[in-house]
Amino acid sequence: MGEADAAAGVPPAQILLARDPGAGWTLVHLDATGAETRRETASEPDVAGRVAYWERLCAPRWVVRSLREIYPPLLAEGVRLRRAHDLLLCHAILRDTALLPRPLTASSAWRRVDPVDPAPQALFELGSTGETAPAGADHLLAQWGAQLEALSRAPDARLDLLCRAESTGALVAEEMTAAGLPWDRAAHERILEETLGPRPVAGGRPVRMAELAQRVGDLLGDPEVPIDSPPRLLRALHRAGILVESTSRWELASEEHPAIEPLLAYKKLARLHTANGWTWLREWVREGRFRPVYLTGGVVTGRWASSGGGALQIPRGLRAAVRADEGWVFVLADVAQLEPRVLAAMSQDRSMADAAQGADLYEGVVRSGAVATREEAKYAVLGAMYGSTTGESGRLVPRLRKVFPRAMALVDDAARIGEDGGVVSTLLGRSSPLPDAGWRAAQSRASDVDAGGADERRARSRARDRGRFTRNFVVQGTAAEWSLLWLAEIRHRLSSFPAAEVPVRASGPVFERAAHLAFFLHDEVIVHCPQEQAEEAAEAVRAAATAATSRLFPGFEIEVPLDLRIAEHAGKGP
DNA sequence: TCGTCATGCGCG
DNA sequence: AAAGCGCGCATGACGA
Repeated sequence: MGEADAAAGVPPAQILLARDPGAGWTLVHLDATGAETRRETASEPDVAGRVAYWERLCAPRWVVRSLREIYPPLLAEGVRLRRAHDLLLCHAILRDTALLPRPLTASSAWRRVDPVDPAPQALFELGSTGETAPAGADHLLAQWGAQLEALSRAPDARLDLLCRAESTGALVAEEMTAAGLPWDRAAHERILEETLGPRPVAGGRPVRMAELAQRVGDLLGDPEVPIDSPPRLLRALHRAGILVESTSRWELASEEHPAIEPLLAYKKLARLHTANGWTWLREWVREGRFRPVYLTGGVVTGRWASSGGGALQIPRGLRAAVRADEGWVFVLADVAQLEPRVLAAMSQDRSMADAAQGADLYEGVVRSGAVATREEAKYAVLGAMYGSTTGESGRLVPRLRKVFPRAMALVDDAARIGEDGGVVSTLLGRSSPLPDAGWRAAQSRASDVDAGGADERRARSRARDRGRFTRNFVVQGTAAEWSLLWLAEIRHRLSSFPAAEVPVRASGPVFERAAHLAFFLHDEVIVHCPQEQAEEAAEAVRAAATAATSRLFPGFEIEVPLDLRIAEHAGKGP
């Protein structure tokens, strides 16, 4: 086979790529209607080459079982896919969606199991993703057919958009893992030494921590204070007359004792040392890159989770260690108050959308007259989305009902449905899971004739818990959809950027030599690009946000402003 | 000594 | 013990 392929007929619109039960691979060519036009096989060493060939020729939609399984080895061979459909991710969406009266039939073979071993996968080796593995092209074809059939019954294009966005997100995720986040080991070590003191030899306690532990011991009159064990520390605090109920920071902060200040300082340093200290650096940073594994669809709401190195919890104070390559810069962008803006738009609440005009939604809420100060606006809005009923926040929420009735009705309805054991959905149709057996058991126990007050209280409490979950699900999940669209639009725009004149690392992936996405965290992105492309990349990120907004909320005016800057590192200062 | 659970804290 | 959502991870406690 070769160039004659192109002449042999119409290029395939889609190619289903399946690992055979034996050793090889099958490429099933499909036309735009989904009909099979041709089938070819490829041996393990040839498959990347065949994929690259067809990708170059006609950029088909690659239909695969799981991009997390097949894309990393392709990227390692320098093969980048433009479009794909991830059957595993879309199975979960189409199986659970409440937008279809008759959703996709669930199949245990397509149930996704969380990875147990985040170790890098060997080339095309199965198993390390921890997922069950239905074999063969025909099995995949049957599932693809079922998913297309389900999509064809959808009342509108939203589910199709969601499946496309989810799949493109999976492409982005693997590309970002392959590229990695540029990480300056020396800068990280400087931060550690400035805060903790010199790197301790033989795994001892860093000097600054040791000094603080000593001071805490002296001030408590307990030189051997077990500072690292919360239960024992709690008893030690009690012996010293500090009658707290836990050792958490918030409770300690309200105490007057002189030992509190060094204790809190110790906890801060201990956190840095254990979570992102020298051990972390050695384990997670290789060749100037931190490579998080993104688990797309890893959260029920559609947010991404991550595995390894606490990728989504990099402390703000450490972001100065995120440094662009020589001659390159970052475009750093995050959305200001994404979730309330999404709520305003999805509920078509014109008054809330008006309050969202400008860079600060909370100031807009103050202007609306609902509350007096920005701080109150923040508590009220967060309380509305999270379901506060008590305290300052709970007190302020009712004021929003008067000013933003549609937005509040949307979240209040979602909460009520959740309390009743029902299912809620995001704007594009990702639906919440049904209550589990324990929840249902608690509810039915409470309605028994001989149910006690404790049973009823427990059932009410669990019902309200679930109400807060579904209340937040619709907002968090739709915000995640906005972010997926944003990512996809950024990727699309960056794909036409020229490669840099001088490769960053000759051995690196192809796309890493051009402007590329390097990090994503719910509502923020980092693009890594040659310095001379920075303005253009920034414009791409802005234009992508505008495009995401109009695709998700067609016909509804809502501002989704970005905080965007171009810098050589991701830290706050210069 | 192993696996599981609870705690506490980092991120949005 | 943060009020109110979603996560991951290191640690110590505890039961087997």
